[in-house]
Amino acid sequence: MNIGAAARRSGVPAKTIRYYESVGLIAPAERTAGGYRVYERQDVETLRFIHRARGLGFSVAQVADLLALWKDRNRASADVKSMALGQISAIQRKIAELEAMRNTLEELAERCQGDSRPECPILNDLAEAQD
Amino acid sequence: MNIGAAARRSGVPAKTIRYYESVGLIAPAERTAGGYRVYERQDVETLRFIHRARGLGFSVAQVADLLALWKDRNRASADVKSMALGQISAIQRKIAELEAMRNTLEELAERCQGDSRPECPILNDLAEAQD
DNA sequence: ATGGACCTTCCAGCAGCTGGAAGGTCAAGG
DNA sequence: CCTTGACCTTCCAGCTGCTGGAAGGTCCAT
Repeated sequence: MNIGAAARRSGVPAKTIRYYESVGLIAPAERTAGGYRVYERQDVETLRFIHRARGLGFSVAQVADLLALWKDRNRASADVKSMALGQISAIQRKIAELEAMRNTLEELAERCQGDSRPECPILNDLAEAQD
Repeated sequence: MNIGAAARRSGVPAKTIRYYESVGLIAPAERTAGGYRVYERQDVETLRFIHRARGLGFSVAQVADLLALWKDRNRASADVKSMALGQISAIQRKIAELEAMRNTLEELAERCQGDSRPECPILNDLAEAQD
């Protein structure tokens, strides 16, 4: 299977597959006589795994760790679980940060008339607020 | 006032101030005979404004727009409000995305024993889930 | 005069791709 | 047999928003 087919089947764009190879996340693919990369069903599985893990917000480096655990038949599930829990709290922190931003913006927006006049508490507050 | 003092007073690191100048977010500063950048109280205000706006998640390009509105005495507050509302929905979308990730991870983590045995639904699901 | 704190420019790198140029390969159709 | 077009290759550049570091200049106090 060519890289394009692997891309379609895994959901990972061809360019991204090459990128993952270049940074060592996946092993270099075999090549045909003409230099085309060749992928097996197994490789598509791996790419799908990567795709899912990235979609859950794991960094490429973390995905590398997850892949290693995945391929280690003797791993302890505790290792995997602790990565998941760590990721949950990282996400939670980001959510809290975004919620704080949103709340501030909502307060500002509420106090702004939003008409054709220039008076605008949003800009005033941005200018004057003490951090 | 030197760049270091402006940095301390505005909360924006000196390197970042130079960066903002280089990308045109702020006007090039005046220079002393020796080539040092000089800042006035007014510039610190602007930097503080930028700092706040960045902290609310606006991109540098959006901050440029906000600065233009801020400096335009005839702006319509509606323009500012619509930027704020747009930013609120962008943030809301990101929050929703992160919450979806977190929920998925929580489900996965709950089903994983997290002991020394290798059985782990997290990895199984990452491998097999249909997108 | 010297030391140290400050400043200057420039280049490189972080994450994680993504776009594009220039060119090679391959299978099908005429 | 040759051409066409889809596909592939590598390499370089750019996106966002800084940040680190090197090499060197300035300023002020002692």
